[in-house]
Amino acid sequence: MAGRVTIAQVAEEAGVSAMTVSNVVNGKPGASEETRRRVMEVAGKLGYRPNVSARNLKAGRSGLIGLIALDLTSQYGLEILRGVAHELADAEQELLVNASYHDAAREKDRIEFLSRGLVDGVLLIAPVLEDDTVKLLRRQKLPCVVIDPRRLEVPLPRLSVDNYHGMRVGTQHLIDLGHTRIAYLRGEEDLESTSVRFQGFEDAMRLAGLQVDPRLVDSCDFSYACGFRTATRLISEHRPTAIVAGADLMALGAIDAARALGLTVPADFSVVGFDDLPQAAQSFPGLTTVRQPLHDMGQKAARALLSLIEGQQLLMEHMEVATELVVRNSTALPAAGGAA
Amino acid sequence: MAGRVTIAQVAEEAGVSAMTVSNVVNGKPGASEETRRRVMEVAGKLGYRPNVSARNLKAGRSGLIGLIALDLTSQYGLEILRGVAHELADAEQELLVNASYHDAAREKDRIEFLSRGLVDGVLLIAPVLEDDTVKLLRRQKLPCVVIDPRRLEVPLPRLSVDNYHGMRVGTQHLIDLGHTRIAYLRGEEDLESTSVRFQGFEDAMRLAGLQVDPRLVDSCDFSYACGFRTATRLISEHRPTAIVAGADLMALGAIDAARALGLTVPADFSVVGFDDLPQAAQSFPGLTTVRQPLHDMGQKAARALLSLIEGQQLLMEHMEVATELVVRNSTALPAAGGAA
DNA sequence: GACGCGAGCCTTATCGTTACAGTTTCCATT
DNA sequence: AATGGAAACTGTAACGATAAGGCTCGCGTC
Repeated sequence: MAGRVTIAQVAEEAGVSAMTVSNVVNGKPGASEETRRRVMEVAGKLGYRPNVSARNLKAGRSGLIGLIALDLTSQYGLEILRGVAHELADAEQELLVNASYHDAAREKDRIEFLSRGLVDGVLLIAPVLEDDTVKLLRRQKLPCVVIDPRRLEVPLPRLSVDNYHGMRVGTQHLIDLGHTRIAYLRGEEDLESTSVRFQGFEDAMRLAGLQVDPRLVDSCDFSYACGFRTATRLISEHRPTAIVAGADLMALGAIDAARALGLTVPADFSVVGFDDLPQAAQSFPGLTTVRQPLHDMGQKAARALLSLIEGQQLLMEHMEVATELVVRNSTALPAAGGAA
Repeated sequence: MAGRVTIAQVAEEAGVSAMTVSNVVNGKPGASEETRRRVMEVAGKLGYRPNVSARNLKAGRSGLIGLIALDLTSQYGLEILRGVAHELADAEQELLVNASYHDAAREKDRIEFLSRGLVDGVLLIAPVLEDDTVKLLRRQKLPCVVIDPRRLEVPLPRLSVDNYHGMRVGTQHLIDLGHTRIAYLRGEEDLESTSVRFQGFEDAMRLAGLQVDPRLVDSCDFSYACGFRTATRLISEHRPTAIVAGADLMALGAIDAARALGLTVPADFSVVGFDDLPQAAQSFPGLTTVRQPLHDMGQKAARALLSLIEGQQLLMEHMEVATELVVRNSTALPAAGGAA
């Protein structure tokens, strides 16, 4: 603790009671101009800052929000974090960052710790969330909002993107260009979004009268490396003319995989991603992708959490935000004779 | 505040004093096995969690570390953050994340706020740090470590990378390949590291008997976009055969700039970066770059901060970590006839 | 001149936890 | 049986800030 100066010291030095100092510092009525001036002067001279722990103890609030992400590596989580931070800045709430490192026990541990009055609420990004953990959350009555949840038995306030339509539109874009042999890269299997996105892909294909070839579908962990590896296999074994990936990093991996196999993107091979991470715009060629408004989502989730903390009811337990197709240069008409 | 259950309630329910509950919960001696069992049982049943604010108030410590970054967008800061988080996990300290958004006033504000006993220490990543702010820091006696500082009048405990040798080695790599017309992209001008890196570049050139052409040197704000723009100008106006950038993002921009001008990297044009961000390995071609061990730096800085908080003296006020050249595929022998 | 009133300030109690200094219990010694 | 002493447990007083209520003036009013 840095601020050694207490309210009592200021009070003594200024020749008033601690209560008066408190009132002055907090701008409450009940002090003359003269006293006000003197107290402020002394407070300034001594470098007094009210102690946050003491204040929180009294107020029963910490002014802190806990954010728990799966890890601290993903641009995805970082973009959301930015949105959250942006919203919190005006609310005078601070942000406590935590990672579960994909470990359910650690996640529960973190929530347990945070709920000791350390935070006023938690924001979970694509968490593991075992039933046990959810129970703990409810029991502690800790305000909480989940972004992009796993499949939950017990409902929690949650925010997700319109994965279904997003992926339908993304797929349709390839269909409109004339692609028929389209491969699909699923994300992590226990996320709700992974199956919903795939559903969007399937429906788009079906409604266009196209077959989904199960050999052209595979799963990945959202990483560039796995995207590269899996796309390499899919392309060399089954020759699709395009691929849709459930996440940008996998899509970027797929682009480089195609390129490493001697294909030119988009002339010989088209790629569609999902997320619109900053890298998507900065890759070469620019990645055509379904945009998740991550920053916006962070803001929305934070706002919802703040109102929960204020004790308000949420209008909707499940919030959904819209996606948007961003067409760049990784998609084009299929090559005349099929891939390579 | 979520945890409604207090130590007094547990004490009453278990038929002991609050003190005993405290001792049991904290694993201190002075309680029989029998009492221990009973207290733990009651605590579990009621869902008791010790209140952190109260504990901190007593202890005069918050268990929180504040991290202040320039913004929340950079992979650079994120990598350091990861290292910090990694180190802090074992130290039972939580991480409070803040951004100054490149604004000196806001930075000072944040530090002022954090030093109200909210945090036990702060970690500053490439901060603005006006003299005023430094004074505030010292006055509050707030333990603090700075990573990659601006030029400081008053010394603060700081950690930086061996920018000088890193850049000398990176430049030497191009010289060894046979390049002589090498352009240089400086980073943000008020960072200490920007001039030190440039010094490394200059010395490497001079010692190899090469001229540094001032028309081949320009500055940027570390971004991909500015790297792209500036490299486009430098290449088209002055035809260097290679470029060294003071940061990876600028280097990636330079690669794409060269490519957009019809050059093949590395056959026609070589690029060397500085940082070794994750993107460097995932770009195509892989970026040859000078690696800063960011994760490591985060850990080291956190460790130093922790010992400052423990009241220990630092062995060195200025810590420096080594860099390492990572050769990938963005560098090669210069094309026979010079660029394009 | 007595009374009421309100501005200005102070005292007390409290938030939940824990350090410190007891007090009680009970067993081992002599 | 008396004594010593450790182990087990409790009461009190903080940590620093603040809400609620109380006291003390000085002024206006009748």
